[in-house]
Amino acid sequence: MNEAGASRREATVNDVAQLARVSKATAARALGDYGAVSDAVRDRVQKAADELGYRPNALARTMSTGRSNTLGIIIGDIENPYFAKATRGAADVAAEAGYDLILSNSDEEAETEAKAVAVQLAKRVDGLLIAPASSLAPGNLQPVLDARRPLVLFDRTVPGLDVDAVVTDNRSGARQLTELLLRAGHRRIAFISTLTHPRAFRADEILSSSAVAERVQGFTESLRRAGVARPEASVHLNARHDGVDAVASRILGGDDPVTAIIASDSLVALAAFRTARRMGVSIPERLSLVAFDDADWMSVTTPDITVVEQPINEIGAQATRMLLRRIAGDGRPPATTVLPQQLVERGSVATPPR
Amino acid sequence: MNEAGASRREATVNDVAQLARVSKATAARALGDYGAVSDAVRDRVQKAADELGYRPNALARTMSTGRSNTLGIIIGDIENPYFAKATRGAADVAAEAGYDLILSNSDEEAETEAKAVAVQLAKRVDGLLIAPASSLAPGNLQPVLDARRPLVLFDRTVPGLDVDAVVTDNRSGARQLTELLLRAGHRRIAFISTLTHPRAFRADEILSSSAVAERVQGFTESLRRAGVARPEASVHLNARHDGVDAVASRILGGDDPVTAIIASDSLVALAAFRTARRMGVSIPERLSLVAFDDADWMSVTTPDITVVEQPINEIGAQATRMLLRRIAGDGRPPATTVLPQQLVERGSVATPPR
DNA sequence: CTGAAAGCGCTAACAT
DNA sequence: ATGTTAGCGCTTTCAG
Repeated sequence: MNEAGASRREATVNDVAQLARVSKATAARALGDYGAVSDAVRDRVQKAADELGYRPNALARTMSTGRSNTLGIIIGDIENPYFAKATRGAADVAAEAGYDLILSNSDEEAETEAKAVAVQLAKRVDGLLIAPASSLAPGNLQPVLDARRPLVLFDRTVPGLDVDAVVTDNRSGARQLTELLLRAGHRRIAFISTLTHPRAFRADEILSSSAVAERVQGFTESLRRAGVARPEASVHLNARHDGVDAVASRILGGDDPVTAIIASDSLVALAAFRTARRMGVSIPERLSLVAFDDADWMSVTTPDITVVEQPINEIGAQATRMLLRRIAGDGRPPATTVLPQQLVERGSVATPPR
Repeated sequence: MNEAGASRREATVNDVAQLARVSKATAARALGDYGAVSDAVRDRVQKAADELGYRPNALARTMSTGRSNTLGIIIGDIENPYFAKATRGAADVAAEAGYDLILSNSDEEAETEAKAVAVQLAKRVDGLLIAPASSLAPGNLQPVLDARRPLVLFDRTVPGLDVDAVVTDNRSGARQLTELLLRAGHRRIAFISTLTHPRAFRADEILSSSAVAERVQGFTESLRRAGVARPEASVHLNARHDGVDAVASRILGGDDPVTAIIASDSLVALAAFRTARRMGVSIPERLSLVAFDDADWMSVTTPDITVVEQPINEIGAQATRMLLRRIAGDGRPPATTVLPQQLVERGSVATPPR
């Protein structure tokens, strides 16, 4: 490991070959651990490589083999604990298999996502893991298919796009949450999501996130079955743009406040919790609050928060395993894996105020 | 954008050139937007590219230019909100400048980190952002220097390694926290960190994280100045291995329990908070709890938690800006940027129980 | 403004 | 087991 002096240029296979007095091919075989090389030569080459401080050029290798050993992952925002967990699950499986991850944040914007897709394809990732910014815009993902690169979606599906996906049973989760509230006696229940939507939600409208769409379906279904009129009016979207605080204050204030809130993710739950506290609306006495996703902090608040949890790490891990299988040539028809959501009852639900 | 039929192979500059009836060089100039090309030809090439569904091969470009437009980032764990925020800050600055990020988790293990470094160098990243797993092992980072790739450290420095770094004033933060507790009347204060350490902490011992080391210094200094004997006995390391819960229960139980805890990060704070609650130790009446880093949830607990906050996004952003400058050829001597830590007083500190 | 040709560092046939 | 020779897709001289 001598790092021969101040050589300006990185040592190449050729340099090593010359020092070891073998051909470039032989040196490459020894270094890359493929083909057949005699032990004597292997040692000699290794020694030369150490002396020169040889570091392989993975790009050159990719150029000739066509495989980059790199996966792309495009998510909404790495600061969102959901994506952080899924990304970690993916990174672990990838690393285990000798792959790296190129990370891009889409900010849930179709345009940003499209750019990220283009860049990742240009970098010749072997496959792509995407939580699609919109379930309605297969166009964004089409380049991946055109490039014939394996693609696995997670968290959301894109109906009409025939690719693998790993999601959880959002409809069931929504039902579990809604029915729990219904059983406790609630009728005025609000569902809050940050999903961008051009107007107030109307019945049976198509949403740009399949995950939120299913949650809304489970929610409205359960309400309807319980005889609640116009359940769609209880669906509050656009909270990213409008501000979760603003939305929450609005529905908690006024003359006919809701008695329960279902937060579509842990970030919404946090904001709602904060707003309720700020307004002096006590949980669970005056407001029952439940959420999707079990964030760490939800077990230390007063009260702690009832949720449906999903195996987020596993979502990323399974999606990656699937992707790796596709890269390896698995030609089975695309499939959607649906993981369960499970209710975790804690202290944030009570009978509504008279 | 015709994506000509079922062509097995991705279209190359050559294909585009032929279709446009120009030379490869000209097509490349038009596509890559460099050199000089007549408008007529440019259009013709663009049209041909669209027709063939041409997607540039960034690797080939890197092979000839030597620049990959990719940065590597190696952190402890993307699930840790601290690293998630710093990574986001880095990703935004990088994206703005047309760079991508290859992400690796070191799990704070030197060996994992060393592998990640090797892989990233092999992928010819243009520069590296690293939160070093150990401030004591410059060897892990030496290959980066040998390869003459710009390197910027963040969160921790590596004394003796002459490179740029972006950190915060941990010593000051520690003092602020400690003195706040001292002023409130506490004398039995514990500092808890998950930092791996081979044995119980002894005075003036060298720690493997410069960040934790500075916090410990600020902490013990303040204690000593206040006349507290053997402040080093109040430093509890290794909590990752031993379990924060176990450490916390131990120091909160027994016949001489501590009256205050300083958590070295938000994860430790969460575990300590949970443990205190489980043991029925009320905050702040029987235990004052303060922490480094202002996590979102810290403002919704009861009580909310007093912390010193650091501009985490900005740490990542500044480190990346610095790295980009180095890549651009800035030759000034390496510098360490120190960002401030600021006290945010909330409700988790009170006078100790008599 | 355009073209021809060399070369980035590696791997993959094909010989020997 | 080892060497020779072509590429991989792009950029970059150097000519014209």
